[in-house]
Amino acid sequence: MAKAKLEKFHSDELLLADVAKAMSHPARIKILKILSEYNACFCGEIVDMLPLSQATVSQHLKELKRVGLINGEIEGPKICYCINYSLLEKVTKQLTGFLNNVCKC
Amino acid sequence: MAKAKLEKFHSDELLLADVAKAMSHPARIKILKILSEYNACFCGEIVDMLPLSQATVSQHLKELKRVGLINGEIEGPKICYCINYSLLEKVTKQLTGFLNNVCKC
DNA sequence: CATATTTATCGTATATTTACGATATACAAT
DNA sequence: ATTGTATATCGTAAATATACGATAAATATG
Repeated sequence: MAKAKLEKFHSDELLLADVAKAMSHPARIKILKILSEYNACFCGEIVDMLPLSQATVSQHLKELKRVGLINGEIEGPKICYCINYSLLEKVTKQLTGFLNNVCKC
Repeated sequence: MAKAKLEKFHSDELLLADVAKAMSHPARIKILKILSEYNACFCGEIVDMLPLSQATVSQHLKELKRVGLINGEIEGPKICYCINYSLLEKVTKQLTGFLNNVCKC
């Protein structure tokens, strides 16, 4: 969206939307699922588990990294990825907040 | 994404990604926030609370309706929107599932 | 019926996303 | 140094998303 209009929204709305955007592709959901299951994976392992090219998977990893949903640690020539649970928890709590409002009524 | 590749992902991955896509814009997050706070709102009220044109807000409402995050009920010439909490809860639970895997380790 | 109000849709310009082959970069091993 | 392995980036084509003015459709009111 246009930069000018971004100022019209609160930072927590922008953050939640941005994290949602990073999660808005089935390949990226699957990456999170894989990392959640195996705790940590090398990039190559993730590539092997997805029906997409190495270049495309690398792009998806970059998008997840961009918002901070995952972190990559260099181990020799490989890179080991894992979930940043504190951000995922923060986002989950915000969504739960939307739900909690129900009970107040 | 290409239709052919969609078959390569599980239905719950596709659903979660699709709901995330619907939440991937600050205007749509704000709409959910508004509906969560006021419980229900007429379309016109939502338009007044957003820094976007009526046509654009209508498009955003359509996207939220598409995935089933909100429902609209016709009341005379107006339409009253509210959150579909069962879907929001389902999605929140899936995210919490990603978090729960942490504790098992 | 005519008019006003409310919301959706159309048309369209611009920007962003997605995908992949090709290539670059970085490290390890021989 | 050369070679192999692992990952990121570049270039680019095709598809989607976003925004808004104009217009349509549906209902209410005088």
